[in-house]
Amino acid sequence: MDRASVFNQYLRTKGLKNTRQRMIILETFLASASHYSTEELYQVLRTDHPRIGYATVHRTLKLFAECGIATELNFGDGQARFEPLYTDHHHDHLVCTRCGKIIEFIEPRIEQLQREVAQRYDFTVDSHRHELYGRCINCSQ
Amino acid sequence: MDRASVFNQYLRTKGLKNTRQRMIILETFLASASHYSTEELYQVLRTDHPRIGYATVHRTLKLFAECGIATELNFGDGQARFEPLYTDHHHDHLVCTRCGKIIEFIEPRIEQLQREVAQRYDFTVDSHRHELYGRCINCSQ
DNA sequence: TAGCTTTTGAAACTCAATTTCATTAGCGTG
DNA sequence: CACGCTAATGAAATTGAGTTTCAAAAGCTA
Ligand SMILES: [Mn+2]
Ligand SMILES: [Mn+2]
Ligand SMILES: [Zn+2]
Ligand SMILES: [Zn+2]
Repeated sequence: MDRASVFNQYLRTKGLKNTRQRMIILETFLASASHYSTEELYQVLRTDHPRIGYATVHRTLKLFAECGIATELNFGDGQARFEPLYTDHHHDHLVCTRCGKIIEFIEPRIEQLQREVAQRYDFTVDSHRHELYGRCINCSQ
Repeated sequence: MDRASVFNQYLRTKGLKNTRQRMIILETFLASASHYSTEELYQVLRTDHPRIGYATVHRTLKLFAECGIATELNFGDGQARFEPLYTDHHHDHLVCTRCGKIIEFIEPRIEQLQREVAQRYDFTVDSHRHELYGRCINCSQ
């Protein structure tokens, strides 16, 4: 089931409505570069849909995270960011603090060690955050 | 050299002043439970030192981070938190999303794999964030 | 102590996030 | 296809952590 279907399913089961704005935001979000903040997605939408309000974009992104088709990220720049979620392709991030570039990485051995650490403290993990901050190859001269 | 000395040294070399407020905040910060937010530390201080302002607490915590005797943490609850930094004892965190308990962990194998990942992308790491969110043993029933 | 510089604390301001509320739009029913 | 209920929308207002401002106070050096 693709992400659009998951979202529509979620709306139906929650008694929420399938609106024109939500469909446009969903489409644009899935088509856009990832790791967009609410403000950035709002600006992209404004070009073709200037009547869609900021509050609606914000509320809809929250809905995406709620129904599991997006993840909310926070790279410490004071703005939440969102990316489409691929449940079968979990990844973490390298964040360049100079140019803002975001590199995604997958390292199953780290994921495995995380599980070991959690067990060590009888801790039940729901989610995790793992980010490396520094300079990308272009920004380290 | 202990943390108080590092801080005093830092003040001197930067031409900053050794004030009564800064000394009280330092002492209280080092003696307190770790992972306090600015607001929490401010409240603790208010008991014995009601004249010290919030802005001063905030500015002083920033100074601690600047001179390397504290780290600023962010666990996604919208409030920055600070902890005394032990340069020779880096650790990461398990955060219970129910009771707020924070468990510290050290896993050198994860630190090593992080370095490998960074190399893979020619990325120069300055810092990292690694937190596992979920339920502590008391909160998983 | 004088003279200069930094600090302090209350209040104002910033800015992303969130809420409010009057109006508009879905959607199930007849 | 109306009708009527409920949820959604969007502009504006509010929140709250963080930051800045500024006049008065305090630290430092000579
Ligand atoms: Mn990503
Ligand atoms: Mn810690
Ligand atoms: Zn870069
Ligand atoms: Zn707990």
